[in-house]
Amino acid sequence: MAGPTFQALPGFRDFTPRECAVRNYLFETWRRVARRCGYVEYETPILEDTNLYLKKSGGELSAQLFRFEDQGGRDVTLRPEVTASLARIVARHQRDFPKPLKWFEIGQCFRYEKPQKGRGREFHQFNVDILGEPGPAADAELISLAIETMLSFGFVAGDFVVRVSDRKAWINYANTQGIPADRIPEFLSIVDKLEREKPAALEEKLAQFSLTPQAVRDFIADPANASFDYLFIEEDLGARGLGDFVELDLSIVRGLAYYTGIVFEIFDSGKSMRAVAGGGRYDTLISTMSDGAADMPATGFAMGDYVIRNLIEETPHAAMQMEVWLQRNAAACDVFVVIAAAEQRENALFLVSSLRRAGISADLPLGQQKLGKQLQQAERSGARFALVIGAEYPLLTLKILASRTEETGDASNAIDWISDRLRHPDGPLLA
RNA sequence: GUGGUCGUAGUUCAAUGGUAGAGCCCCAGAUUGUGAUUCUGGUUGUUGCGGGUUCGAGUCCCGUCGAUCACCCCA
Repeated sequence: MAGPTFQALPGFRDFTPRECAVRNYLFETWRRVARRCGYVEYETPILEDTNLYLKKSGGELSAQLFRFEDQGGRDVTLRPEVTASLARIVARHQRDFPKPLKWFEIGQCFRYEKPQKGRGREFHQFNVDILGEPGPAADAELISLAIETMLSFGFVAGDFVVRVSDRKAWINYANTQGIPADRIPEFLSIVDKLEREKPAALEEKLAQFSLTPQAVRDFIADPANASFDYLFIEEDLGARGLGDFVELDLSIVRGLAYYTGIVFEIFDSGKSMRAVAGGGRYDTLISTMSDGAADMPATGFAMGDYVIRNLIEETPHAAMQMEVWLQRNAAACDVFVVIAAAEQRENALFLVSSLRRAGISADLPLGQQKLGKQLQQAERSGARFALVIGAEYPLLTLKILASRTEETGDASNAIDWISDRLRHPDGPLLA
């Protein structure tokens, strides 16, 4: 090939069949768990009016937007998140639904950041929200879904932990320390960076509020500072049998200004990676985004595909579970038809067509190949069965590829026969 | 945006400054109706790109692009 060779843009990925199957594993697990817990799926556009994001956050975030002018002169942005779109759609349509809303979306988002481990410029996110319910029962319900999701990926106690905090506890603390209300966001932002800031700078910043790093750390370390909502959640999740997965961690504040209450993050137990998921309560965002047209309390979280995948691959039992799923779900077909005698090709075509129409995934070789090659092709396709059609037609041989055994049957009832065999696992063999 | 490390075949990697190689993968055959193993043969490179030093650069120097890791940030 002459000229430059093309590759995916920095931070973007090609999904080969294997990569795509892994992605589908994540998506299907997310979707299954959400539905199981009573959430419904919605979807919003991938491209939005840039103002939607500037209004919500503003500031430096605009530097990380995939932003451009479309051919109609509109200032548009590839979505960096879905919460803003959710706020819009909810503000507009919320009267059509009984409360609370339990909604989820699986979608691709874009952020112009430097790619590194656990982060690309494009990623998929599982977004789950409960809207219209102000009490901590909603937060507990949401956190339980986050935990159930982890369990569905095969993680067990000891693999991960949900660290829960409450901004209300911090706001109370700020009040008792005499911090003026309009400076609380600034204060929370300092708390958020407590362990990342240089000691000298940290001390200086806290001094503005007549506080010391030690005083703040003491507050974090004291379980007595847990809020009422946190205690409620702890009890609620305990009753669900999920108490072991949650712990109080007041050091979690999260960077975003719009969180108003409970906030939480999921970490791998070794805390060797960035957060697997994070979220919290944002009771004023819907109102802000809709200029007061709709005012709904809300709580939600998001889980990205990068970190959860890394964690699955580094956790043997979770990785094993994914491999099993991939073997069952990523095969090119279930039945590979092998043509042992070239003159049987027409019968084979009819057979393949019938199988397919009956809902059975079937494939066949396109050229004339030797038997050995065809069987090899069958094996590589990942199919469970190779159906051999040869001179004995209408007698067919069904080879169970994994066990290298076989059985015979008649072409006239091939559909029923094979459907039946597909329904049952390859148990003890008759062969 | 800042910094560290690294760029050689599809891939994993070799090549004291002196003629660019191997394994794997892929394709075909040995095997005329059975998947393995083995054997044989075959395809592929402006050594990321551009300069510089040198008689001579994959190798040394500078730039650039890309990958990766960390910082920043993390909606």
